[in-house]
Amino acid sequence: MGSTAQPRRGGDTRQRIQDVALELFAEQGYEKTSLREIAEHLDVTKAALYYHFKTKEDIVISLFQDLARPVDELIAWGESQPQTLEVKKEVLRRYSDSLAAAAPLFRFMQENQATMRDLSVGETFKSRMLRLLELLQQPEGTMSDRVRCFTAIFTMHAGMLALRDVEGDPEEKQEAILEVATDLMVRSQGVTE
Amino acid sequence: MGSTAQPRRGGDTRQRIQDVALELFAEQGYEKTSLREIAEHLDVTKAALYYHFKTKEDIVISLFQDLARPVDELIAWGESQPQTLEVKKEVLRRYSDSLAAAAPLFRFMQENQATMRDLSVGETFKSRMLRLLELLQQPEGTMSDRVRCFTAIFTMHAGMLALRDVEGDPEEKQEAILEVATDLMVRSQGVTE
Amino acid sequence: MGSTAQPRRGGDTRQRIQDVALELFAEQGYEKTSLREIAEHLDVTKAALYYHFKTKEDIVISLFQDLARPVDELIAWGESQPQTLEVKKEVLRRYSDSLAAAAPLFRFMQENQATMRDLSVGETFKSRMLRLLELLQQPEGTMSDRVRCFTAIFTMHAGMLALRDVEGDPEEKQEAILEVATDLMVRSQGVTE
Amino acid sequence: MGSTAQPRRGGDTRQRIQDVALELFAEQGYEKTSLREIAEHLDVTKAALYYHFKTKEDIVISLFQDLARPVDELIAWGESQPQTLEVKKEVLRRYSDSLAAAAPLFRFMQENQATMRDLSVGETFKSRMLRLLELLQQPEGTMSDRVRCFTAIFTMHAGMLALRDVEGDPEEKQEAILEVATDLMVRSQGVTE
DNA sequence: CATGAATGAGGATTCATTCAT
DNA sequence: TATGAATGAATCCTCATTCAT
Repeated sequence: MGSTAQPRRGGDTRQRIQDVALELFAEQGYEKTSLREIAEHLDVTKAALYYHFKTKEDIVISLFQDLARPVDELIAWGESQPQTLEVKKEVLRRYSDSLAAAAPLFRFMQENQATMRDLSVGETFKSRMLRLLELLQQPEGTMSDRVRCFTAIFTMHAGMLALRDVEGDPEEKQEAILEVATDLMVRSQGVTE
Repeated sequence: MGSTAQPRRGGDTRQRIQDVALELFAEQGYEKTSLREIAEHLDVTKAALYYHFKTKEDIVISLFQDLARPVDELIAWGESQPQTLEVKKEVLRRYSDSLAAAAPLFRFMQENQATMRDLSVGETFKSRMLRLLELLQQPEGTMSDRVRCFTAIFTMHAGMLALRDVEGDPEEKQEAILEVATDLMVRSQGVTE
Repeated sequence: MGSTAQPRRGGDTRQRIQDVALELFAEQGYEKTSLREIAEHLDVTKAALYYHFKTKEDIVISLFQDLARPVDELIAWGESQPQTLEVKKEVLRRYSDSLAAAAPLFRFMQENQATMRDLSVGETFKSRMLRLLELLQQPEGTMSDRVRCFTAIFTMHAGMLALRDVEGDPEEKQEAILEVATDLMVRSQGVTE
Repeated sequence: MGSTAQPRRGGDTRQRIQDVALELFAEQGYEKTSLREIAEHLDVTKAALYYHFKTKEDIVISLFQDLARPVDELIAWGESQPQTLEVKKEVLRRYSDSLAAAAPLFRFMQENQATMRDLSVGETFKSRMLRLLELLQQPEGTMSDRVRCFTAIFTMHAGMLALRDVEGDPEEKQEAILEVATDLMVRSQGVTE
């Protein structure tokens, strides 16, 4: 179903597999997407997929490697900065952008957590979240503060998918989400001035 | 957990299927839990499951029917009340309780959204969420207000599972979550008053 | 392809699977015999095989369990007897019978040793051989004696298959083999007498 | 085993394929050794193997051609000699050496007989064995004599592998085996002399 | 109320092989 | 000499489901 019937020559097959896989994984879930299906969408044989990826899980892993880098860099940056409010705001701002850029992947993650859990890459992801949290939290915060902080991050994740089928302009939504998240984070920093 | 090891004779098989199924679905996900597995946990044959439920999906549906009722009642109650702040707070309070009571089911839902989506019961659930949102929202709120409101609900869902592997006393956590959620909702009601 | 087209009713399927499997394994080797092939020979689905055996290897294991028992009993008997020459001769005699009774299985083993090696049941089998050897050997025999003894056993194994496509009446062959084996064993018992 | 780690440039690839293939075939069996595996061990692509050998079976055939020659020469020599006892002993002695020299190949054959059977080269091998037997046998021997003779040869084959995981110095073992084999053969020559 | 036996469809994965470059 | 990319056929195995008993 490409524009022409002949196999596109060029070294792009690996990339195309990733694209289609992400699309289908996000749409139908990991388990319900078979390699046959992916192959058919690409007009290739299942075996061709195995030339490029050792296993189905490997495809997911590769997806994460490509798209988690921005977050890793963000965390690294955050950890190298002083823990000021301004830095924390910037972290959220950048995180918002990362999420927007990798929207389908994050949607996939959010909607397939049960699967993620035993997908090896899951642990990796969870630990990233924890480091992000650390970046934002006050060490001696109350439980509510911690919840606020964690909600700040989670709001963005949830926003990615739950607001999809709500009204409004995407950019506006993203901004609103960031605003709420920032607000939550700020309020979690304790009564201090 | 019968007093002796022998299979309980009596009409509780259906219930036991639901219990085990919920446990396994929540733990491993819907697709990765096979009827064989459920049957084995119960020391019954797969065929026995089919005596009690027409299909695998039917088990999930029955789970929802039992556990969604409280939420339905909550929504009905909310819709019958005036839209005061106090009522809205009460809605959140009760919703928090419902979630706590049905924790495994909600965890299951949260972690298997991709699956839920084509499980017929999915739509049902989304619409419930929307009615709940409606209950809390100001009609003419800004986008940020809407996000806040929606985050209030989502915080509770997320808290269910994400705080599981964080520190602290469960009850304290639940309260903190409710507090943050209420706060978010209150702040979404506009500058008024 | 049974005499009639309808599925034979009766609890014999498991047995029939074993029969056909053994036949095909012996004829073509383990790896080259697919479950599809076995199923086709039985006019059943592959899935039916999995109802009766958890895995392909399980079929082999079951084959061994049924047929190794005589050998186990023989070893047990031998170990309970005094180590006289007469007993040792009897051991060989009985072993010869066991082999004749389980000829196809032993042929299978002999011809698929590479496969046996990682078939879990292989170890089991090797250890049986060693105990059998122990039964026949003089503790302080020379190396040649040990080789003779071991050859006595091996002759029988080899005879099973190698003499198949050589001339002569089966019974006569079996007897000749037993004679040679016994002779070898006797000569291995040291200069004594 | 090149002095450095870099791939040996030079025309020895074909040889290296044979070496690695034989090693893996002997270790794991023919069917369980994939061309991918062989290629990986050599740090080459599968396609490279196909430059040197038309097919997987071709590799085995080439292995046999290289290593069966000594046996062929031995047989030819034997057939050109008078059928004296001394010649027969010499045949066994030389055969023992051939086996020792080509141990892995013979181990491979012994352990993969089922596979050999439809590997085209199988027949060839069996016929060699028969000619060898002819060389040693008395035409009018009894069945026991024939068995003895055949056991003489088989002892050596079996010794190759079965004594591997028994005790003792390899050379000593080989000698013991040859001694027993010779003894068997001698005893098969009839009461005469 | 439940089992024993089976099915059909489909899953991921692996293999020997090919061919243009 | 070799590789990169791909294929087609087959593999073992699992699943939800059915039905006579």
